[in-house]
Amino acid sequence: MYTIGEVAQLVGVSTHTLRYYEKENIILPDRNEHGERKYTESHLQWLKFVLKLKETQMPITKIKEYAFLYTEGEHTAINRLKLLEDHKSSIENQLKTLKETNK
Amino acid sequence: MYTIGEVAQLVGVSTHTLRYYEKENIILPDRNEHGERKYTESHLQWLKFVLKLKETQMPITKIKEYAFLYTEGEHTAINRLKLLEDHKSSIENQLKTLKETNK
DNA sequence: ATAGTGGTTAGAGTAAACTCTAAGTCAAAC
DNA sequence: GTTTGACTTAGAGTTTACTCTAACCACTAT
Repeated sequence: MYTIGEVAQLVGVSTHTLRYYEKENIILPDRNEHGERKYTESHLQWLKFVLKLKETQMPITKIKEYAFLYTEGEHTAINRLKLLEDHKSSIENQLKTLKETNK
Repeated sequence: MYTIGEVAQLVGVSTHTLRYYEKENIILPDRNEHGERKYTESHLQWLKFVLKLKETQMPITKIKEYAFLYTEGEHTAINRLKLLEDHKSSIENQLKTLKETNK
């Protein structure tokens, strides 16, 4: 179990951002008896995944969609895959456009 | 020779945007005796190129750099190519990250 | 007892890239 | 003779994804 400060340090984001992600329903940690956020190992993995998606310039709205589907369970796996595939296509198209422009 | 309104229609941007691009030194049209903007065929080609770069999510600052180099002449060709290549790499890296994440 | 970390709400600030409005002028076209 | 489209400066508004400050409370450790 990690506190908000620990998670912030571990992954290199601010506590502000973590609270913001919670507000945006992207990462919803547990709370302890004092109402303090507690992040499990799985929250941490999920956060790292989210940050990877961010690195690929996936907009937060898309990430939120993905997060929502994820909370919905296994039966959304196909939809989630589609989201990733669509994003991949959009990046590939950018590359294609650039290569054409570059001629 | 095209007026600002004609260019806007032809390429699908607003006159606001064209004036903004001018302010940002991205596209500098000629002026007629009345001080009105006049875009030549080459301005139009250049604008289309800029919009292609935009499609690939190249930030305006990079596009401005490219535009500046372009006005500098042929001897900047290598620099310009590098700018495009760097951008290409960054897109390719996004794709790579996504593919790794997607595992 | 005070520093440090955690919590809250509410709201201001930032950067990018526009996007638009205001308020006024001027010339061409119908 | 008025509508249309051009011009100007100056500044406000929009979206995204944070980023930070204020102001105040609670708990733990030194």
